[in-house]
Amino acid sequence: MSARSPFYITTAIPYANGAPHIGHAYERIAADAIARFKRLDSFDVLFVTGMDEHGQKMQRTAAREGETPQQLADRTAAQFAAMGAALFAGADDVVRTTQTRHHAAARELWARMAAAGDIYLSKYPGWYSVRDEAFFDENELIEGPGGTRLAPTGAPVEWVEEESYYFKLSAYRDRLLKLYRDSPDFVTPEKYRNEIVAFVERGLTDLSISRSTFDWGIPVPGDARHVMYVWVDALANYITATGFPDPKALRGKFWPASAHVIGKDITRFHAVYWPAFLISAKLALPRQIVVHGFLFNRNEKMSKSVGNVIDPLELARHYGADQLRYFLLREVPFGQDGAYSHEAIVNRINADLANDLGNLAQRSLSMIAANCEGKMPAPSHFSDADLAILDAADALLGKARIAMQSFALHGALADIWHVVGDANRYFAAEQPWVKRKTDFARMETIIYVTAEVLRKIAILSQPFMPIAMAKLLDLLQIAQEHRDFEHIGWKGAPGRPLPTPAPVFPRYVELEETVRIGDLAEAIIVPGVSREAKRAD
RNA sequence: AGCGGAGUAGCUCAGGGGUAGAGCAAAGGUCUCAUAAUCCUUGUGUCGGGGGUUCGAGUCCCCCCUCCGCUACCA
Repeated sequence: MSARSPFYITTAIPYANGAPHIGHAYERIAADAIARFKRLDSFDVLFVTGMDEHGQKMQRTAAREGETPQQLADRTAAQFAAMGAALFAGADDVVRTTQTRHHAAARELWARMAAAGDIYLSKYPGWYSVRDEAFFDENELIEGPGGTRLAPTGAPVEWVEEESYYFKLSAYRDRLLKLYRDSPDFVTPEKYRNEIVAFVERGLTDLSISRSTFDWGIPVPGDARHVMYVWVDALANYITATGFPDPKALRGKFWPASAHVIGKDITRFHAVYWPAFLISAKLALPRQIVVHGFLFNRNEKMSKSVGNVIDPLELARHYGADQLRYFLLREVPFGQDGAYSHEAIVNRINADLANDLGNLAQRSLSMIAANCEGKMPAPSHFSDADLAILDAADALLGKARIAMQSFALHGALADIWHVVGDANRYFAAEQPWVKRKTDFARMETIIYVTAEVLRKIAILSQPFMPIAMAKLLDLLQIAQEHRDFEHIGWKGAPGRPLPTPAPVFPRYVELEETVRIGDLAEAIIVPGVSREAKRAD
């Protein structure tokens, strides 16, 4: 028996400056689905997220809220933890940049880059506001009276040069280009790889990596006047999680990471700065930077009928966590931008989940309850139609692996749901409710085949909808140890007793009341799903 | 401006020389095992515009139009 291969996947680390939004939820769900898929596929998985809790904005926001930066960080970290729990996308570890272990890792990374001769002290020029005690970008400035430049706060700014440590990024142009050449999928999708290559080809300038105008950060080794600027600090959290720099850390085997899942806005930091830092520090490079797009709410009707539910927790509560996960992962081609709307979510819930999969399970399992004494029937002779649908289901694991290999989560779901459609056609064509009266053994075979297809579909869909698929597998009485991909070819034991089936995915029913109420809180608290569930009792 | 994507059925998109496709939405019908579900049937596409190569072009070449992305210190 060979040891299971390690697979280390991360999300980006959100800035602890504000509450989670749907973009955070999307990234967490996607990374969680990939992690779950790999885990079910016998990989030794480490799934890590984190919090970026340093920086001037943290200090400012905390001051405005009348709390310390650490209190603000704690508060925000709790919100993200709640989000992870609500989405069933909790990570194995959350690396917070204020943690001691992270300070140790970041300082060691810095020390190694310095030892490599890649860090030097120079001046960082910029527009500085004395009143705000802050630097501002050229494009952040506003025009004041007489054409003078002002900070966004209206404070006057002056051109000053701040002492700063620099990283010799300019020296890494060719090594980075070689990386992109040797590992063409280091940055994926290709669109973002091309942008990065073009960017690096234009040439790189050195990178300012410390600040001395604020102190909420990790002190620079050997120069406590400076704290690390965001780049080294935040990116280092990925190696912190593996126990770096302890050479005997149990998680050491997880570095280099298999995949850093990030939003398209921070591609450069992960695809350019991060590998350059690692090369400098003589550490192994992550296997892939996986870039996803943004989500936009393209439909104002959403707020009309449901309330303005853009808080991911409210979305999960309203539609169901699994339903939200399915929608986001199925509707948006992973890597591209996507749109979400109430109509689109309801459509996916009702068409794909309730009508196609949920109803297929309910109608077939109901026949077992009604006609087979609640026990899984045994098949007799398999017809060509039986074998065709079983083959289609058996082919899914291979297809899903291929899709997931290129992070086409939507593609994996599309493949699976194609078989869901086939299974519905199969069931309708074979008419087990007619065979019940004419050929009972044939009916038993049809139901057995359908249940087998459902089992395979449920196993493969677990990464995307963990709770609902667990329910379905419970209905099929598949033991926990038989739910991973290794056992997808395992045939459930005929004759096993099954519980009375209950719908796995209720239909989403629009409530007239929600539209009329107009009060957001009321609309969210009385969602259609719970009413539908009550009605089903 | 430079570089790079994209423009195909109402919507989202697939197809990269040989009689225009899928899913959803819409309309009609069937069945009754099932969650007012399933299943069957149905469509007008100037395939962004124009020109060219070819027996034949969403598919290759040229020009144009429109939209989008990237062109460094934003966490």
